[in-house]
Amino acid sequence: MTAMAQEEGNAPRGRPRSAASRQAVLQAAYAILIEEGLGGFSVEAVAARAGVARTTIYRWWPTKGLLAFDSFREAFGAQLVFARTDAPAADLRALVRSLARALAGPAGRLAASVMAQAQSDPEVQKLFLEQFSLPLRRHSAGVLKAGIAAGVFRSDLKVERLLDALVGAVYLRLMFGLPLDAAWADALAETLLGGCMA
Amino acid sequence: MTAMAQEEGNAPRGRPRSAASRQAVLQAAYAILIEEGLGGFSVEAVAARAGVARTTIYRWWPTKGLLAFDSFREAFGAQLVFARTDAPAADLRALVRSLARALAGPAGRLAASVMAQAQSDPEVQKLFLEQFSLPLRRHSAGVLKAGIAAGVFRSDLKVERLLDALVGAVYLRLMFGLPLDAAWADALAETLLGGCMA
Amino acid sequence: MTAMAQEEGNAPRGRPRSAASRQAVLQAAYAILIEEGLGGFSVEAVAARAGVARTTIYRWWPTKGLLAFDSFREAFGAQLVFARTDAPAADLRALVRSLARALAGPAGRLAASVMAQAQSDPEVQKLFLEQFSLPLRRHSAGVLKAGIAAGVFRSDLKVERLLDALVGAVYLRLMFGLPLDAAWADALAETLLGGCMA
Amino acid sequence: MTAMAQEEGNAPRGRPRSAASRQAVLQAAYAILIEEGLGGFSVEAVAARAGVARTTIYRWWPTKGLLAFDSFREAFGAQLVFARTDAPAADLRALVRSLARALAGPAGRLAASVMAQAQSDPEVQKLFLEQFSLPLRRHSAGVLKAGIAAGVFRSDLKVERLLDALVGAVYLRLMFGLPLDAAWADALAETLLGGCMA
DNA sequence: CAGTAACCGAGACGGTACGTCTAGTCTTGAT
DNA sequence: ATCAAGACTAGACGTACCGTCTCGGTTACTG
Repeated sequence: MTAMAQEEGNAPRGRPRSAASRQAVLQAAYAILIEEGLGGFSVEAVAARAGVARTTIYRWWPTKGLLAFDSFREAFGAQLVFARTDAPAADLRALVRSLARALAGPAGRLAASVMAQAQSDPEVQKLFLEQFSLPLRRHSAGVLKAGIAAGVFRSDLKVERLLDALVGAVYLRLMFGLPLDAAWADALAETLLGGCMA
Repeated sequence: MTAMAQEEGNAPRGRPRSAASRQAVLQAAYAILIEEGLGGFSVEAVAARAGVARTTIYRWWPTKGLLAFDSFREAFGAQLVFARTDAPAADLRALVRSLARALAGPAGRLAASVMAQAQSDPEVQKLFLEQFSLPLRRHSAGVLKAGIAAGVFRSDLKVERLLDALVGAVYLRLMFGLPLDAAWADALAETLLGGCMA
Repeated sequence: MTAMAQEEGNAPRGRPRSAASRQAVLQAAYAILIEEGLGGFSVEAVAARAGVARTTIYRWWPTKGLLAFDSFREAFGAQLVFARTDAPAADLRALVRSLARALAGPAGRLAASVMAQAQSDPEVQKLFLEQFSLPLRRHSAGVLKAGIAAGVFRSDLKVERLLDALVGAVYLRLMFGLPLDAAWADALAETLLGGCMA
Repeated sequence: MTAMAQEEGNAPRGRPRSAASRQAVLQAAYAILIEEGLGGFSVEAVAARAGVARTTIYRWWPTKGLLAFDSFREAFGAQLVFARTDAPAADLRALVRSLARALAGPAGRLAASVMAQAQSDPEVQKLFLEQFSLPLRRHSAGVLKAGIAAGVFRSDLKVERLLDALVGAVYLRLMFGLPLDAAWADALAETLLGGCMA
């Protein structure tokens, strides 16, 4: 490890970054976004809640948006684990349910906040897309393509467009503050599955 | 005439509201949101650009979000006119295209800005939903239900879920800054139509 | 009266000035200055308390200072009536007592307010001096000169300087918020009288 | 040194206060009060003239009145140095002259402004009284008492009342915008001295 | 083991925008 | 002509945050 670091030429000099501070900041950001929403989310408030100097935040997170995104990533982590069985239709249903369930909780508020921030910060937009949305889509696309390969889904299915519809529906409700329950998720899955079958 | 005014109990007293100021404010808000985005959208900036006193804005628009929404409504107006022929599938395709085309232009940036504001202002969220989103959905639902009645779409089609998917897909791309061109709209429509036919 | 007015060429046309409004404004100004002090004294507050339109105040009183002065004059009126007996020393004592007693009450707060306004409005300064201070001094000077003529006060007494001292002492305590009781007034009179006697 | 600091418990943390800013603010306040008077004296104007952020002013001076007073104190400083010889009458004359000369200049306008502010801010009233007026009076009282002890002034002289008259006369002319020249000061001193001699 | 590099806390600084308050002016309809 | 009502321009108020800066102190690795 050390060798690798040295190979990269970044022998870590000086006092190392405080892991405690980092955690405190991310958790404070999380708590504020959940409890007070975007309105109460300021560097000042996060610093105060984390018991950390404001400068420490500015040293590591150049903008509020990136702090929010980091907090979201930390909290959301890899909550989404999609099984891939040999029943593609069921897999798709499980996928929609899983996404809806995850975003129905506090992570949903975080995601919505990050999306809002993204509207005034292209960097956040790009990060959220590349580091969160795309990986999820890649995995989901895999499920769909497997279904096509297995002959369960029709061969001319436009995978990307179906995912636009599927993911978009979830986000739409998220951002309008409408409930994301399992019944809704199942109904959505069923409706979309209709056009997928071979 | 006087009788009517008295019936309504609103004998208009005092200096009447300036229509010129109202227009100037809404246009300035529009211009700033388009040219500079949410970041540059402040009451201060709108007032300066409109050549209007800041207090005049506060008198009529209690929050920035409502100003943005009003500006969006004023600018977007009734751009969406959906024909309803006796070819439901074509109608649906036209509907998706129309929505995509409308939101591909400057109105899209406005809509995204309002959605962002809605994340920190439930009033905006409610207004946008009720005054913009729902009316559109009601009309679209009509198209779909006509198709069901005509026997073109399957009778157990979940209209609301299909609209979630359709509208959600558009918004998703809008908020990620991805292009909303006609090709994409057609592909989406085709994909979703697959599950609709009887 | 009307004949005279016509002789002066100002036949009063249009709606005559409302005496009720004038009184209401002056009393409201008085009440606010007494109850809330200079800080709460705004045209807005006076209008609200008087139940009068703001424009009505601006029509008749060009500045806040003049309104305050008018209110002071109305309320203070001719409270000071100095007897002039054949005992000049006693007259002087009575004069000091009378001035102190008058300014110890609410009129004192008004006077102090007007003095404060005068520091940012020369017109008020001039009015207060000419319409309130000088008449009082003229009368007081009469008392003193009578004393000199009677041979009670020394003939080279500088009347104006003595009045500077006498009136100044009262105002000083007024503006520092120190009490203006009879004992103080008597002590002052006695101290100053010492240098007056022949 | 460190020990002393710890004893005082004031280990100075954070960026130290900028002496340059402090000076710039006080001088700007001074200049504005002299050149434009109370009317032009706003935190905004002071900040602009000082080339300092408005927030920096609010950080250190809670109200306009205290800023004015601080500016007065800084500018007026210890201009008044009263000699105390063995000729009490001459000392008193010098004292009156000195006070009049000092307040005839720009410091007089500052003092009048502070007095005006004091009418709507008891804190300013108290500060001005305790930190400026009383010290001056204590010194003046010393001169008078020395005169009494030396048998030059009459033993029953009411020192405090004489000072009321003396200082009051000066302030009265100051606040009415009347000139405070040496001739006037001498005449006042002579008039008041009459009642002091043994 | 001293030096030094990067961290952390505290807090002042120049700014921007907020939302409110007040000053004056202007424009109505009504008296 | 005056009044009540109320919209308008203008600008200061005091507050909240922003992002930068300058301190004193605190860890680490390094010569």
